[in-house]
Amino acid sequence: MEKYDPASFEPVWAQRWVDDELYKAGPSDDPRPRFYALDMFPYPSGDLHMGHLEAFTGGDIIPRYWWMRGYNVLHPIGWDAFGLPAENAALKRGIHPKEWTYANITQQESSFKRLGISFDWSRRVNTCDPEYYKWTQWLFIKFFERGLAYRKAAPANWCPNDQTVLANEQVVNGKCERCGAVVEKRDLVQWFFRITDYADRLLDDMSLLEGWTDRVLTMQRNWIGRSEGARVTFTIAETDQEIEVFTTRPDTLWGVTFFVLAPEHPLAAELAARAGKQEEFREYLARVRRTSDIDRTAAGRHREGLFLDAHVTNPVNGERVPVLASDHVLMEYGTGAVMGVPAHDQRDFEFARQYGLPIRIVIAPPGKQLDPEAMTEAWPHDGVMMNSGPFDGRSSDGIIAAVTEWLEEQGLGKQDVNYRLRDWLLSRQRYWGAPIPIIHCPACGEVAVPEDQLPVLLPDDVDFSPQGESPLAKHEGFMHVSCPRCGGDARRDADTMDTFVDSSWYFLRYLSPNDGSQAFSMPEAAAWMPVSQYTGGIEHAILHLLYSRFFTKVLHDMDLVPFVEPFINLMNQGQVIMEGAAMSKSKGNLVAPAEIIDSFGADTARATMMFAGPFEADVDWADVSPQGMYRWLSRVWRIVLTNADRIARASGQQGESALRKATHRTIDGVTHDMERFRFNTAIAKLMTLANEISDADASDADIAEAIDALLHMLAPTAPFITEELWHRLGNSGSIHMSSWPVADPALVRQGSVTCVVQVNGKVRERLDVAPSATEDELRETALGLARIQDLIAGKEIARIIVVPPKLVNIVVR
RNA sequence: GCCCGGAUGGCGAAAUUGGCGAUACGCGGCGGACUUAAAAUCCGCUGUCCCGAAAGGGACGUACAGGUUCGAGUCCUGUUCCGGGCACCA
Repeated sequence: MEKYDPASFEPVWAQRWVDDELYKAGPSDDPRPRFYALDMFPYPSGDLHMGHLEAFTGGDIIPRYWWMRGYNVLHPIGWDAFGLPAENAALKRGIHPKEWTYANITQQESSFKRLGISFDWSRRVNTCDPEYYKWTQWLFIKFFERGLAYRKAAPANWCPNDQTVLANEQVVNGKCERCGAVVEKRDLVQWFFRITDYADRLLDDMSLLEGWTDRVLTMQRNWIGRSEGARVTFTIAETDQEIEVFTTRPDTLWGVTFFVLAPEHPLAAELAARAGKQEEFREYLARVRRTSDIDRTAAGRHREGLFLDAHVTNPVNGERVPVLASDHVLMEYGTGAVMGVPAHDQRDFEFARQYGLPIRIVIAPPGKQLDPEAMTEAWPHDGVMMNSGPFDGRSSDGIIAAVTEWLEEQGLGKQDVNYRLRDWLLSRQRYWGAPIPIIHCPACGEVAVPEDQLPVLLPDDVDFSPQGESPLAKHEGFMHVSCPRCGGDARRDADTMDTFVDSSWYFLRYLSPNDGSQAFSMPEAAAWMPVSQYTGGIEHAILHLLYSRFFTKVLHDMDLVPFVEPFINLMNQGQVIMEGAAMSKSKGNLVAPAEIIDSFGADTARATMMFAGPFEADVDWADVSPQGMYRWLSRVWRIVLTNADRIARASGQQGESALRKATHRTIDGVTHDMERFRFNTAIAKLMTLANEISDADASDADIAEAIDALLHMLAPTAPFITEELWHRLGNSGSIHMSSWPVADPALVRQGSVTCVVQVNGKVRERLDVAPSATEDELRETALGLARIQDLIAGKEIARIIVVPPKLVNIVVR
């Protein structure tokens, strides 16, 4: 018999599928039900790596399964092709980022084809193509027109290594998530998207995300960081200026003994000046600003405060308390001002001790007396309120709402909500991105580039070596433009967009990728969206997924899409680990998918990854065995070909042989596994079926049925060997467009008709019973068994539990 | 500190809603068959302890300690450890 030699047929099928456009989605008005399978599109940083193999194989099995279930499947691919690595790589090699990017895209494309991923190649998009980023720019303008894109001066996260600003989401522990450099603060005028306007909806609509894991939902919830409380108005005693604070503990308002402003708060400088402390304040502020965010937010660090020689009046009791500036108060959160309640907030407690500020107890712990002098930590819990005017003597448990209501009645404050989420900083001082389509006119201000002048093309001839400002700024031909509104001399915006803007809507572009007249077709979007199943890495749990959700909501508000969430079902593959670290080129622990393909073929590479463990779990490369999988696929090859003659002469369908029961039980189980993405157990069940086929003493027809089912169920995971064998068995067409097998429920049930008989919970006997056996029958049969009679002899039967048809448990004393 | 996950053989991992002997399937290991030999392939064994020459039987066993239940890997309480998110966010 011919040996299993994947190299001899895999490339042939790969090419054939592409030539035949086998996986081209049908039109959206096709009568079949639709299934939109989406993979997070790759960044073309080089060839595909192990992580891609894992992610895209899982992401391929799903659409292949639904094709076989008779669906009209859309499974597109594209490239997230703008971004910094292209510039860095280009600088290193002295070639243009465009050249590097497209070369990598070509490489990845051919690797995808070699792996047999079932993409609809006719829909591919590259975010760096002008045909694509024209519409990214168009969307920016729509956001701008709605007031959702705006420019402001703000202390921005600056990566000194990459020479650009970063969004909050791209700063991890004070470091650049890309290169690891410690991020600095720089005051810059930057473009922002007003994502904070959508904070509540991003939170509330999480209830629609049925197919997301708790893990990702929690991460998003934490990131948005909603907290409820009250906004209360204090007054600067010396100047009568009003100043608001946000607090989650309005019940402790009577315990305020000091007041803190962020050093960057304009009022801080003002009060310092008033007190004649300009010089001291300037030095203080300079020192604070030099401190990196990591240091400034490190828990337990020394806080640096400065008395401003002013006081505020506490609205609830008229008391005057001192005002300080301190670097632990953040300008960007709440109002940039905080009331100090040292008795009931640990941070305030530590600060008060540090600066000798008084402590006043307003909530007494039950059955305990607090002594402000002797306290070693704050009491943040409930107790009995005291020194609290109208609330004296009441339990603080659940009192916050009542206090807030009282504040509102008195006109002193109101209920308020704050978020940790900040607006999305989207401008980047780098070259390889979509230019921001805004023209700065001395007379008209910020003017959007008119739609008919889009795209604003990214020029090729730019010196993009990082110099701390946008490379485009030095390109006079690009920068110089006349104002679309007044015709006067104006300048283009020199920044490019964060690449997460590009990826926040690509799933819509796939639906009408070649439409030159609009970003996406509304009817196509209405038909295909939301995405049926989204597959990708958990590293995007916040960034990409939050941004895409935000974009979708904005598009919904613009009446461009009828849905509010883009991805209802999300599947996150695990990472591929080697020697304790994620495989990566920089760590030098790389095993390239190509190595496995060369040695064992694409099917082995795919199936190995899927069998290694649950799709969501990390895979340690040390634990996987391509050899083992290759051995099994070879076994399938032999089983099928040695039975080819029997299959050819098989006719008729008969009875209830053991093999038929096994076949149908497997169909039932694997179908179930497919729907739950349990690819590892699906393969295990197919292995079991293969074992049963080779052990079976069955009729030709039963063998034929079992092998047919095996090949079909293996097809999504190992598309090449199944296609090859299917054709060798004399079939025409593609197995991948044939039908998924259907289990006969009667045969499935036949599989498990063993009834166990327990005595005191321990299995003592087993019975073969009819699936329809009744409780009474089972009890009688069980009690009649000799062994059971021995075991219960002389004992009192306390109870008999019968679960037909599976179990009888006799409880004796 | 707060919030989410998780812990099962030598290893990766299985076990619808509590209900078949826990550890399927594979890897690794051991033994055997075939072969001049090797590779490949095929067959058998492979949680711990105890009784038995064997067939077979018994006890224990899903991180730890309890609990609920006729019955717990699965539910509840507490603890330990591991992974992840947030963290001076007022």
